Amino acid sequence: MTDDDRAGRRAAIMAAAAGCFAADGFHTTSMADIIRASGLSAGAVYSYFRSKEELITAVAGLPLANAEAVFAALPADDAAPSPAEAVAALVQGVVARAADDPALGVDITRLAVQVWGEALRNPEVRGRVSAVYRTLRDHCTEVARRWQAAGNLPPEARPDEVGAAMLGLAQGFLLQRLLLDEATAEGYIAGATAVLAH
Amino acid sequence: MTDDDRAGRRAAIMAAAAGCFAADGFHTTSMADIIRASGLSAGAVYSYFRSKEELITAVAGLPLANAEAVFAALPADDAAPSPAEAVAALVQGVVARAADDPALGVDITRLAVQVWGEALRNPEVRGRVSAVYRTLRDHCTEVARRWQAAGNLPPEARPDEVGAAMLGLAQGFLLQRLLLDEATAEGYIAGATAVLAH
DNA sequence: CACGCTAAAACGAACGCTCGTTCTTGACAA
DNA sequence: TTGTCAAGAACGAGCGTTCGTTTTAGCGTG
Repeated sequence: MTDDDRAGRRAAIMAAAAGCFAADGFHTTSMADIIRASGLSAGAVYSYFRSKEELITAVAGLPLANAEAVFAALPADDAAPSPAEAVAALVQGVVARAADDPALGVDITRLAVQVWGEALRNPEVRGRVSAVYRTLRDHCTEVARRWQAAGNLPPEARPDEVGAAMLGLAQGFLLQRLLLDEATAEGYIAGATAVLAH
Repeated sequence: MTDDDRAGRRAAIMAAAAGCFAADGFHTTSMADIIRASGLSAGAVYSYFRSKEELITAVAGLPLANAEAVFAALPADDAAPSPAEAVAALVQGVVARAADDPALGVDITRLAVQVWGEALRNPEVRGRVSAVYRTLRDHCTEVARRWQAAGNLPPEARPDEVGAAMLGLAQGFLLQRLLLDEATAEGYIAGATAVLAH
């Protein structure tokens, strides 16, 4: 079995687990659920992941990596989007990733919410979440900084604080889309834009 | 035993459970944990709550009721606070409730995050969460409506959409305070205000 | 006041079941 | 034949829950 084969199988197990975790949370899905979803046997799964906790940690990384990709695309090259445009891009990024990722077959935003809860009790997950979220905020901060440099933000405003608010708007949309059925990207973007427009 | 005694004991069990749930999530705290924390016996706890699920449902209501109280105080009488002032009040409300409630001894915002995760898998919790969050958003919408009526918001802006963004800002702060240690209320309020100021 | 009775409340050992994990077995490829 | 990997039965631990027993509190009676 080649390394690629092994990596592919590992990814398939993670995808199966991600589906279970997104539907039922980390601690109510049983290993039997994951084993069934993966189509493999217990022994096979346990030869790729030493324990359920290792699987949780690995799967928890998926929405974090995804978010990092969306946010990293924000301050593209030397463009200077407005905060409103940036938040719009983030919200659309959330929606795009929420449509079940074909490589994963999961609404990864549901997984993100489970990761938030897990971060409150699992120090390893907590550490990775705060590291990633700090960089997400920094990407937003960079947008605010450029916007300020272009003279569109009062000089006394602090870009890092504006960045935190932008991140908050994106996180709030992720949540509202999942918990308030009628929350739409367009409406939220319009509201955020009205609120961000000067 | 009077009805008040029974209600008090029930509340004490809920407080003990809330502490466990806030620290470890709903599904990794065992009934044994809750029983130990309550200082009662298994039989006593089960005479107040038929099952663990009933206890989860009851405790999940605590942060919802709390949030409703904070948001209901927003559009006080016929005052017309700006969206920025309203968000500042919400953020301060989050912080105030986060300091361990003396009647409960719990950071109720941690519980809120667990409730978000539970809402994704438990239809009863989900229903109550979306009902409550709709009213929270409506309170924000009312603030936006009054602000618009006072001529401070462009006439083409839709108050409900602005309300959703305000709610999102509050939710984002709740999350960042828990997951990004250095998130402060003052900084977030300043950022949100810069973003909301016209 | 003392006593014994009763109902309510709490107790906690015990139960059946499901969990996460291991390990023996067998099948297949080289 | 030998080495590799998946299969899935089996295991002990720990789960949520029950239920027979003990404790407590209050009342009526002598």
